[in-house]
Amino acid sequence: MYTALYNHIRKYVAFADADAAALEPYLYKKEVKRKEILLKPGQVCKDHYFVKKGLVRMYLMDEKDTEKITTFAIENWWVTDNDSFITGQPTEYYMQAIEACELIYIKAAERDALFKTVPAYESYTRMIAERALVAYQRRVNFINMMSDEERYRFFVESFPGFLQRVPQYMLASYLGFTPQFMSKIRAKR
Amino acid sequence: MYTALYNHIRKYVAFADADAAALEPYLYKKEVKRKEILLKPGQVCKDHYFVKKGLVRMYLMDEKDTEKITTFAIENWWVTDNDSFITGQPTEYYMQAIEACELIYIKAAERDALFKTVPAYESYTRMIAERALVAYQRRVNFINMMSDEERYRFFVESFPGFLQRVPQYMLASYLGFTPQFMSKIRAKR
DNA sequence: CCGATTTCTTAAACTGGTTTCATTTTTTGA
DNA sequence: TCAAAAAATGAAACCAGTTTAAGAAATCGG
Repeated sequence: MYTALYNHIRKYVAFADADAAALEPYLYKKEVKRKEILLKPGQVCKDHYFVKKGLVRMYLMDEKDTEKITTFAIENWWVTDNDSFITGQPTEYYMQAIEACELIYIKAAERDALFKTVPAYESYTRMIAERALVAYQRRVNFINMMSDEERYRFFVESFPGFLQRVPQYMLASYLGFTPQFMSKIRAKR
Repeated sequence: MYTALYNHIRKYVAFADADAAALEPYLYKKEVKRKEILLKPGQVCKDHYFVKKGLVRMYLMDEKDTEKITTFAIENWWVTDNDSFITGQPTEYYMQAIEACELIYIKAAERDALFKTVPAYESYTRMIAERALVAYQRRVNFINMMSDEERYRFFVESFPGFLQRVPQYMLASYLGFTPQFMSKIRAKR
């Protein structure tokens, strides 16, 4: 049932069947439909989701009611509002399934007990956090070093399959510009 | 000698004197002068630095030889090129002391042994990584939601003391605009 | 399979921030 | 303490990306 997650964990740490058995009571499942909302502003983000199947996004609404997408999560990625999940403060984010999803998740309230019971899981969590940190660092680099147009072309070349899964206007939002500007760029070549 | 670090660790995890004794063989000290370079592109970032005293920045050079500052680290912050430190790939960053610094650091090569010897230190490292993640998330939020001018005013109001420690052009670089634009804004009010 | 909704495109006027170049002010270290 | 270097300012021309508004194309769900 949770083998997708166990396989992922085993890429990072030694994880015996006994560890899996100890972990299982802390794991939960959720299936969501296309467009279903998993979190909205004002709520506390109590779960950390592992995407077994599907595609999730997180976004903010700005003062002009425009969506600003900050995160996409596909298969084998973890997604949460780290801020709310860790501090317990209410979130400012929406989290929504773009495609129908199968999710595995753990609960914030049970995290300390889980780490105590399965230390290998804490090592894994540390490594996942560090890997997310590297991703954020690369992203700030990316924003600093490239113009909007360069970022678009780089993204499309680096992740060609991704464009098939999200509408263009969402990619525009994620990359930080308008759909109109994206059309302008695309018309060029 | 390392009490500043121990005090910081104790804000996050239970950390007995025995833990401190076990940790100490893995800790190193470094004193650097104002403007001294700690890391430059092409090198592998082998250390994770804790700023006991002073102020460090990380920056990139763009194709026009302009500095793009990505990180400032002050007292009680950890700083490293996470990407290079974790993957062992050569860095693209410069790391430089803005003020004379007293640093404490650990070595990438000894990290696994350290985590094994002092598990509480791994928990602490996880929490530090998660906290850095929250900082990055807030920063992407910040970039998404505010114009350059708004970001400047927000930053100056939120961290008034910081302006005394870094030249304005460095803050401009960190916030993603030119010194000229900063002068323009400042002249307004 | 078709009407409703969502997504994509085009175009013109506009603006926030850059570039270039020159000058002034401040800081530094010998 | 003073010359040299570093940092800050100013102004004008410019440009990358936005805004507004409208129509066309694609997709979805009943």
